Amino acid sequence: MVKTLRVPEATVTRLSIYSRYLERLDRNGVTSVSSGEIADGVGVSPAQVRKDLAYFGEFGTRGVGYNVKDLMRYTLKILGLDRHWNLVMVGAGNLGYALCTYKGFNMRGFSIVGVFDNDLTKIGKRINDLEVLPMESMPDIIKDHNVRIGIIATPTRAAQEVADYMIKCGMQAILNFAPLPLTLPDYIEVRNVDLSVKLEILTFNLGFKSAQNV
Amino acid sequence: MVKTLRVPEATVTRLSIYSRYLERLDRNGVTSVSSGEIADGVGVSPAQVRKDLAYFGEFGTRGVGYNVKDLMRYTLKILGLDRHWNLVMVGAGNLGYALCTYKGFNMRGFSIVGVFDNDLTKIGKRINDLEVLPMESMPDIIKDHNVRIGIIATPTRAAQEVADYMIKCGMQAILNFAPLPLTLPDYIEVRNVDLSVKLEILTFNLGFKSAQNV
DNA sequence: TATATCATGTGAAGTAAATAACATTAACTG
DNA sequence: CAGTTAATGTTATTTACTTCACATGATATA
Repeated sequence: MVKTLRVPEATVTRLSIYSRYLERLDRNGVTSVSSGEIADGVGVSPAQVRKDLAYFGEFGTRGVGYNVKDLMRYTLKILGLDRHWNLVMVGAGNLGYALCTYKGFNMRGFSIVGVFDNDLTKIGKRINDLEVLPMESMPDIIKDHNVRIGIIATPTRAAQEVADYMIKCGMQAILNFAPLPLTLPDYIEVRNVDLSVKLEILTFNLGFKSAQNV
Repeated sequence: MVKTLRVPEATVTRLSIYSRYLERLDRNGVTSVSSGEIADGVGVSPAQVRKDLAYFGEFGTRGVGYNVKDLMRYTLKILGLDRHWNLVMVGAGNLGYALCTYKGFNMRGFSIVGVFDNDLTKIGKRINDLEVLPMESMPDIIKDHNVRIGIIATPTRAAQEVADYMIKCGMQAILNFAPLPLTLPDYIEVRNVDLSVKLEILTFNLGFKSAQNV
């Protein structure tokens, strides 16, 4: 039976964390796990774990717990990770380079199949087995590799224009690393990864603690 | 009057966004702004903007709005960004390199003053004007530069050990880029930046839309 | 100086999320 | 095979967050 309740984004976020934790348990040969153990492992409450899973069905056995491999597969499937996802990226600077070589994406079934830049000094360079291409090549790559998600790793000033172009090329979702809120049509899925926001939460919190500083 | 109410983390996150938006307005020569304009600029509701600010005081003028430069300074001060913050980082791989050269940190008053690695092939290399140092050098750098915050940009398997070492060296807060929940004492402030979680929120959401795929 | 307009600040109302509590079912024990 | 323990799934409760609505104070206008 499919639950049609709206799922909180926080739940999806935690699901991603759970599934990675389950992969680790599985690699370590653990076959069974309880909501309490998952909770301890990722730093939430056991009730939260069960509640999150309850949005999608019943995956455990009362009195026993969860089968690690099964729950891992279920969570991956829920997240849409039971398949392979091809991505394109714009921005071949240091951040773009780091993201292209980031193992964490591959481990979750993501492949960056095209890297684009408008900087002539960057076009033609190689990142792993990819050549940095001019922006005009994007439509072909997208078509050839069935790409639906684009990553923006450009300087802030270019981000909006790049996003607009991506949408023109048919992208349905954008992961934006530029610290700028993008203005896009509602039907486009966008999430921002702002590298310094979390840092500023830390400085905010440290502000209430003993300064002991210069 | 100081409000002692607990401030939601979501509010702090938005404050960080507001303050960057205000900096942009200020650079563009805008001197006055309303909660509605801020709201439109960053994609939240006007009431939300006012509520967020209300946790910290009254910064506007009724009937008029906010002075851009003043509000910018207030928000920066609230976030603890009215001062300079020195950081250390462990992990001189591609991600570490990208973070070291990331302009967004400098623009907000952050400086990475030490980069460490235990990989002998990386130690001695230069990133900008910094030399990659062995882990043993961390305590001296921290003391010399009054560092309170550490960044972890290592492979997942090293992250916990690095975090423990940072705390031994006196760090009070950690920004962790490794996709692994760290187990640390309560008095340490930790935030994780997981590069693929947001990507998986996108795939989750795309899962409910027309597949049109292979 | 009265009047109209504007936009903040805030208490109240509404919504959403997290936690607690417990009934249910499975496994183990003697 | 009854009794005990364990851990899920789910309802109820509490807490937290957001939105609404409006009184308040400021500016502009005639």
